[in-house]
Amino acid sequence: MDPEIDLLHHIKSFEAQLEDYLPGNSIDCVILGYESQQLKVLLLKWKNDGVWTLPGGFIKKTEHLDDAAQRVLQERTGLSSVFVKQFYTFGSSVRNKNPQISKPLYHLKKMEELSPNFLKWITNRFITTGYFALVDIKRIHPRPDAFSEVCEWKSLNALPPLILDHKEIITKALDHLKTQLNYLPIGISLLPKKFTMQDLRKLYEAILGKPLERSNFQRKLLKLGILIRHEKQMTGAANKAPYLYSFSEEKYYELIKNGIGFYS
Amino acid sequence: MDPEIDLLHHIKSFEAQLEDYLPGNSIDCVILGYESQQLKVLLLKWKNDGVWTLPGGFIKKTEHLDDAAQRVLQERTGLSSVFVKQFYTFGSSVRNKNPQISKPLYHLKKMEELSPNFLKWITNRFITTGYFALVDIKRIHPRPDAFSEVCEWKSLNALPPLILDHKEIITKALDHLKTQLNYLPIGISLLPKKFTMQDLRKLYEAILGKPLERSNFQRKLLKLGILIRHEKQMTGAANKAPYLYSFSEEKYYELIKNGIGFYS
DNA sequence: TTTTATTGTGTTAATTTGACACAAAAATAC
DNA sequence: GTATTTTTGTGTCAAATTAACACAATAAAA
Repeated sequence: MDPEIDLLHHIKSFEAQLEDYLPGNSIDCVILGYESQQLKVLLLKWKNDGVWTLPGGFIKKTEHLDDAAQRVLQERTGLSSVFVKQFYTFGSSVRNKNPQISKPLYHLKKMEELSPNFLKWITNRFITTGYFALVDIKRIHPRPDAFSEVCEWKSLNALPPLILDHKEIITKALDHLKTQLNYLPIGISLLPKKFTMQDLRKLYEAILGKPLERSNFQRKLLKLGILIRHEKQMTGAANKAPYLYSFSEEKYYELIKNGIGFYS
Repeated sequence: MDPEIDLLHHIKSFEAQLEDYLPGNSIDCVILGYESQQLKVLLLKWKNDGVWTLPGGFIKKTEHLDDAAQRVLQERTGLSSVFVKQFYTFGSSVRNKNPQISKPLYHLKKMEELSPNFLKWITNRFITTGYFALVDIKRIHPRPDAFSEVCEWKSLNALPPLILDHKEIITKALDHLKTQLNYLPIGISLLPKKFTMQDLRKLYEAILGKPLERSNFQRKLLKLGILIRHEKQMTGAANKAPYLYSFSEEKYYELIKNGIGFYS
């Protein structure tokens, strides 16, 4: 099908349901994953525009804010039981006036005569609540939504231009991640079930943005008593094979409840 | 003036301005102070009802969410330059359905025939964003708003019954206070300009909910290099007089930027 | 003058941290 | 098969931090 027609179809369909949604609130999800020793965020690219956005959505009148976030997450990643947490609400009265919106809206303006209600609705002031999710990148099959043509992981070190204040939203999510480090299920959410000590250390190094001494890190983590040691992993590399570890889930969650006395 | 008439007058006046406000968002302020070795929160008591609420308000269509919070704070306390921070957004779709609202609304229902728009507006679903403020209780002269007859400090250990989910909002604010302890200007905001080491320690004990060893606490704080020692305070008690201290503001803010490696 | 309560600082053992050492292991090169 | 390379798991040890208790100094009351 002609993608232009398809997009219009989706807009018309959404327009018909506008009554079901709160008119001034939205949610945006900062979905974080970890791959190739880098933190990554899941982004969407708008059709016809090349501008990137965070996966987001609107809130049904009978829906809890948290459920709207879960719904968006489920739609974009197919995952339903992952770690999601609200981190901040962005309440500037001129969020929608940011010059960066002009580009995608130029495109939407073509729809004006065909879908004036939608245009009016979407250009209103929105107060958006940010949620962040931590996911195992390997378990995800990202799917674009009706308004976007691409949905993929982008390294946090090389973000493309983002719509509106979405750059700020990501920055705030990362601040939150850092200050809440000791209270979040970082490792258990971002890594696959089994991993090496090096994987875990590199993850913390990526979040903290600084190197951690290998042998001391290992000792410290083992002492926390949340790791289960498994068979060795024969990597094929010319060196001693590392053990594989997994987390003891109960002990992990017990520990972060009161905060891991960890690095900062 | 008859308080009943007065209340009605205020409602009518607000009703005339409904167009200026966002219809689905509000803010609530958890204003915390410290007195008699106890953490306290500033609450309002609704006229004619005896039900307590957090100071809160609505958001003008051209107003930043943060500014709405500052406005409410200013109106209730007269203070304009205090520490305020957003901490969470409460997005349940049934917040307004909580049975505890019935009581004050029973009262408002008497206004139904006189102010149907106001009643309809206020009983809608609201997504409310919580802000917390840390203030020096001595500098405050609490003032009730038009809908309330009392505005006073209540000890967190003995809260009266609260409307809607306001108890939950306070609990969440305190959680936030605890986990963000190392990044917040606790002492400088909650204590008067000059204070004794015991004052400071008791404050931290109140927040952490556990005793801290006196001499070690003293040493640790002096070592941080953020305290300025002043003359001794002759308390009149039969014991050695303690020094008074104040904070070096620049050093204090510099320190919390990266987090005080403190207690938890 | 003695007593009482609290303060400021001292002491010391236990624990944690940071930096580096080194043998063991897995694969490759010869 | 043997030597080489690289990374792992654990060892060591000095420095820093923490936790617990000691004690003299001091302000006011008895």
